[in-house]
Amino acid sequence: MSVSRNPPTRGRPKKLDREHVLKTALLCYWADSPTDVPISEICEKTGASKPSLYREFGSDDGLKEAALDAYDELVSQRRYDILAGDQPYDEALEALITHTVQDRKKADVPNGCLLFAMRARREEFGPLTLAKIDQLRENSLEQYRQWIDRAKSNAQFRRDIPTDTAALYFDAQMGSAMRLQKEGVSNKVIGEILRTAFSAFG
Amino acid sequence: MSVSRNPPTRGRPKKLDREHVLKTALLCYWADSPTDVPISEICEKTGASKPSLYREFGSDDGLKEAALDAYDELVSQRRYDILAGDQPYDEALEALITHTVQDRKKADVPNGCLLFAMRARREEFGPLTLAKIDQLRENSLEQYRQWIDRAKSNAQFRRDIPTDTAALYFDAQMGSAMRLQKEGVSNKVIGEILRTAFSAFG
DNA sequence: AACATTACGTACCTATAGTTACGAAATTAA
DNA sequence: TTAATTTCGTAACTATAGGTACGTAATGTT
Repeated sequence: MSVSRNPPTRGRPKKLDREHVLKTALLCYWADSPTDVPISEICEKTGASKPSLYREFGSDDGLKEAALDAYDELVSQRRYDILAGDQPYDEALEALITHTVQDRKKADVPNGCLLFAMRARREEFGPLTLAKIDQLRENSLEQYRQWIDRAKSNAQFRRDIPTDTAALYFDAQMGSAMRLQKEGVSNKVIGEILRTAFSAFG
Repeated sequence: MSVSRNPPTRGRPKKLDREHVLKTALLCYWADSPTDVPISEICEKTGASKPSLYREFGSDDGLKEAALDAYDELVSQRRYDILAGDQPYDEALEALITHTVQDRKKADVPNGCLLFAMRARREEFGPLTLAKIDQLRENSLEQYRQWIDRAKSNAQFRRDIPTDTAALYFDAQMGSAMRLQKEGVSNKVIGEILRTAFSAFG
């Protein structure tokens, strides 16, 4: 169960599996609520001791930061592929919606979005997590902006709408969709809502 | 400072000013975050003792429930007037947007919306507050539904969109607007976003 | 074999926040 | 004046959760 490491160093070999802890933490935060999962719960679920987690992540804040980062790596690649790809705007939009309202049970991941859930609770996090939240949020806005600008230059998107505003709009709609999903609204209805929202650009 | 009450009863006169406590609590929850304001803070700001608050509201949960109820009474009347009034759909929509993005500093109230903030933190409340959140949310959806249905019957709203979905859409857009406002986005941009979102129905 | 090094985990510490026990105070009724 | 009633508020209690001191275990190096 010890973690792979080369070259093997001296001292007692490390038992804590960082990736396993991160994945467990991220799933707890995601499925439940990021501010309602005590470190002790992560410890129980992974079999790690509290001091081990503190050695690895420094603090609760550090663990949340690392977990959010791991979440992003796990989840945002698909969105990036869609937004950075070279398919036409309409197709990308449809792919985005389809991806957003995909059945989470089939993919075996929780409903909602950890990043949006954390943004809604900004005040409750430490500086590291806060910085990570802001960074990922900015990444996401920037991806929308570049996508929109490319669509504009291909005459596939209305030029009378400022890119910044449109990016905020996309972000806000996706946030609403994730919240509705978490509240239990069906993906079918969420899809209709998203299509309605983006029809405003058509 | 004692509270008005007739007829005067026996026993030590009540000192605790329920309305003052509720207004203070509601403003703290609203301006800050509803889950980050300890009872002790409400006590300090109002000069009441903790046992007094517990006698009056039973528990933290009870206080939050009462504060949310007071918030709704304070805030939702205007929206109700707009939605239940008899002006045409377009005018009502415009009034709704204007009201939503009004300058909060002028009205001397915090940014954002307490009900949406609480909905985003559902898991963190007790049963009383939870029930109140759900009730007010349902009230709000019902107001949208009736408004939309009237607009439909007056041929001012597309009949091909289910009323339930449209109501969810209104609610979601207003939620986004309140969150953006809380995040510091200008009311001007928020107004543009709302107008864009609702242009989908035009 | 003895030492240096690194990681482990039990058992604590501390702060916070919700909650309450209980005796004192302020009023009306008898 | 005394009793009955109602509320007051100090000073606790309790549970939770973040965080750590410290002795032990497991490895490589000499």
